[in-house]
Amino acid sequence: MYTLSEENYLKAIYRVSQQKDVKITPTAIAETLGNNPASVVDMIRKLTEKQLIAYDKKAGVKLTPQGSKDAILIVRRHRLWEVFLLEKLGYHWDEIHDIAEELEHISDATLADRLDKFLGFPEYDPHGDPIPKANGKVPKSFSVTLTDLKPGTACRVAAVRDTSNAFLQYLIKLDIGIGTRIQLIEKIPFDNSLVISINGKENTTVSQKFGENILID
Amino acid sequence: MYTLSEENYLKAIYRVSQQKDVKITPTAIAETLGNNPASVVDMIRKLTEKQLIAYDKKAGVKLTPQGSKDAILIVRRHRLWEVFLLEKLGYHWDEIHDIAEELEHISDATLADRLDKFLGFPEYDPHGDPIPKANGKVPKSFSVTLTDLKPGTACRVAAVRDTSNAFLQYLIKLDIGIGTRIQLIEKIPFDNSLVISINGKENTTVSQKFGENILID
DNA sequence: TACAATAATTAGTGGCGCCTAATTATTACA
DNA sequence: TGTAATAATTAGGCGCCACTAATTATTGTA
Repeated sequence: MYTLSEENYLKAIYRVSQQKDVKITPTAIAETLGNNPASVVDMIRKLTEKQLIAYDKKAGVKLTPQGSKDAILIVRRHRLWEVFLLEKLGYHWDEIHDIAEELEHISDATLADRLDKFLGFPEYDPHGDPIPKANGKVPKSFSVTLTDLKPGTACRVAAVRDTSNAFLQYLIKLDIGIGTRIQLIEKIPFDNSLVISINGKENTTVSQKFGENILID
Repeated sequence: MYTLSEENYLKAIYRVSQQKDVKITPTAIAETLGNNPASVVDMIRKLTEKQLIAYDKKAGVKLTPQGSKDAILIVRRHRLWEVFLLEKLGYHWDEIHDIAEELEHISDATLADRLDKFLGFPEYDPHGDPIPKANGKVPKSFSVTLTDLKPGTACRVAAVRDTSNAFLQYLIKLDIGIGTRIQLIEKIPFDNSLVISINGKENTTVSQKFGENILID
């Protein structure tokens, strides 16, 4: 099917296009993949030839229907493997991403669907990201963050935006996971810090950046 | 750790060294991997520099202790994934090899051991090949073939030597799997064909080549 | 032993996917 | 609008791992 690199580009473009409603530039892709814009330009040419993306200097990079379909399949595989690693092999939250990054490239025609069935057709991965269905449909993803909450109200953690180890390990330390209940006690006007109560326990203060990375239900 | 190619060479050298007690030449490795002897010579240099193999023109290629350890780990991963694919995802005998060929290269430090535990520490893979233990010990492998059997005696299929799809699909057709009971009725002197009874059913004739690829208990 | 067949090796090449450095295009702002 | 900063692109190169073709070593056998 595709080379490892091609798949990583497709996925990166898909992810960037999901996150924000902005134009996808070579530089943005390079930053996501941690490589050089010059390399990205090469790959843009290659993927354009293969009709997986369209590139217009004004509009930026866009996935074609085929590219979108293929990118979604890669994301599907990634997220299914994450569920497998956590639920079946007992890995922790912060350990699964990198392994899934390798597993997602295994391209057998029926593997994803078999894995999906084996796992009981999960809708969300361990970070709360929606797992695309076999038909390409993607369950709704969460977009409201902790910073959007009104002081005094409560919510349930539905997903995390940042999936870096640094963030996930901080969450483990704070005893926050998907499903954890959080009440916003107050916002500190000075720097938008948030005073929260986790699962009804004593108050904790977290930064605005932290709050923006917690997606709620 | 290693590149994909390096791992494939290590595994190929290990497999050749297990099969026969002959000198491992560049040509033999090239045949196993289906590539060119000239490419093999390049890789022999590379793996020698990394101290994973030693190459002597007289003695052929030998794995060093480190190379052997690493090769065994790759084989361990391959065979564990085969068990997973068959038992958990419902694949058939003849479908799992190629997928395991990809899965075996995923190199997380604890993945193989977690998978091993999840599968209940199996000793043999679906083809009857021994699965190396976490400590590098390899359960005994089978070496007696159907052609070694005396006419009139019976045996149990313990493993298969050839794992090609052609052979495995033939076995499925004949309703032979690991554990199947076979009785040798007679050997045809002309071409060493074997007349056998599978699971006590009516007699079937198979070739010498066939018999050499059935390992028995 | 000599010679033909086979094996091993070297030399040179090409694709892939990355890089740096240099150049060109675009954008933002004084 | 002109210019400085930033982004995009081109040019050239590199490592990896294949390949083919040519050459050298090693065999087996007459």
